[in-house]
Amino acid sequence: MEVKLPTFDSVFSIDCVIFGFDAGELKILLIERNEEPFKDWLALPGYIVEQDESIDDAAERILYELTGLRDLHMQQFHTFGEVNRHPQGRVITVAYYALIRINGQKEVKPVTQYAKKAFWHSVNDLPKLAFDHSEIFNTGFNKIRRRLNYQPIAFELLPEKFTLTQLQSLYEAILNKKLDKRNFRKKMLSYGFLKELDEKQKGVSYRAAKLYKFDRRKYAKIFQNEMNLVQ
Amino acid sequence: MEVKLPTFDSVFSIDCVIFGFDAGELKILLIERNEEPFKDWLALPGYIVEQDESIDDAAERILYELTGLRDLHMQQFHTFGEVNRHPQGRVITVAYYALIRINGQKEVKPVTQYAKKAFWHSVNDLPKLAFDHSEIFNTGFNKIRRRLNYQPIAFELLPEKFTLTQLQSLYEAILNKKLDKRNFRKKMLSYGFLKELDEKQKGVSYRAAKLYKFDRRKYAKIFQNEMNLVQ
DNA sequence: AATATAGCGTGTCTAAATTACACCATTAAA
DNA sequence: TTTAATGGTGTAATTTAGACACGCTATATT
Repeated sequence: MEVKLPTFDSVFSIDCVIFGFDAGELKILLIERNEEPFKDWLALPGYIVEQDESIDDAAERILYELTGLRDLHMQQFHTFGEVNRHPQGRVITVAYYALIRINGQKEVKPVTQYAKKAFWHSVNDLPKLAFDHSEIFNTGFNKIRRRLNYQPIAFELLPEKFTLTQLQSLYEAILNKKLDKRNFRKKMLSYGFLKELDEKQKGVSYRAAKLYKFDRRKYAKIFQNEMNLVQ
Repeated sequence: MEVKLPTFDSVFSIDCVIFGFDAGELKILLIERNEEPFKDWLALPGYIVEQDESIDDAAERILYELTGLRDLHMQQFHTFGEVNRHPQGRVITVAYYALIRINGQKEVKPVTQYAKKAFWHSVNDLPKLAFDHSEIFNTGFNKIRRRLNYQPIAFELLPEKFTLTQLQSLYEAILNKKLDKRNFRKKMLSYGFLKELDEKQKGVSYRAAKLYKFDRRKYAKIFQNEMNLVQ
């Protein structure tokens, strides 16, 4: 028997595509829904915008309530406004993305009852998601793939100190292709915004690699006139 | 005395930044408002989304009602959702842009009473616009400036047949800088998507230039794998 | 102590792309 | 026929991108 759900008028919602990088794999944050419609389905963390909050504020709040994550730097990337994207009524959703470091210790866990749980899932074998969330995810993934070329977003996914090999395997995960080690290093170092530290990797059973830091200040200086326009 | 306006709950709206190119100048389409708030102010063409239309459909309809223009290829570029961006209540607006040829003959003219008139205005000395429309315009202008580098959007602004000098001066208008003539031509022609016609410019009092066409089919072939990613 | 293992770190050559730069040719109008 | 305005063209120098392979070093194992 089909459940009859109430309907509602226009509402805005937010959906979040949160990328993390762990064990050489690119992941996104999903929730298991605890409400109709799509109860028990997997979905992007998302909910309804309140009357008295900006959409940027709403994105922060909603992500916190559904996953316990706070203070991410989220950016909107597209608004989805098909008439029938939500079965109960008109819902236009603004999609945001963020990239964060997954810390082994920090658990993701819903703060409200709206989600049963929150967890990381590899981007590679995603199941079908609730609503049009699969489409939202794809759009977001393409956005960051493109943005990787002209914005320093990769560093948000890595620990503060990282090796060049880690950086490269992250690029490979996002772009989904192999890169040449020597050329990759040459290029990254040539930008001049990586700071070589006096420290090395620890706890590996092979020659330890040098650690680097992303130097935000240098980056800003170098890329003030960033746009690589014609001529 | 201040007019007391009614308030309303959440609504979605659309605002359009429509670029045109005429007489060597980049222009956008503005309306003069005929309703409170901001009656008599200049604004971007924009209005409220209906319950039963997608936002893409709404953008088309609204632009038509306010300017008489139809069948443009509009693309959303950002959603503005500050709480107080509209004095009467919560309005979240999805901003769209389009680029079109301004045909001397084709007049722009509102179809509804919501706008007193519609007209083209140079992007260079825009007055302050209603609501946060100045900000919306700036965001949109930056978007197309960036998009010019990797999408063939310039050709939407030119007549079907154009000279290389016209193309160059359009680039210069959007990027707001001078380009080198020989290098510009070399580069544009090297892409291979410009079709040289057997025709020349007419009605000029100097040596007539060759006319070219943008060949959409060739472009599509060449730029299937367009992204210029790392390596 | 010797050896195996796994990933670290490095340089050169070639091809392609980008930039800087100046003058003669053509047309219409005066 | 002269003038005014824009059209159209090439080369050299520099920079950037891409292909490509091996010895080094830290640890673990025996």
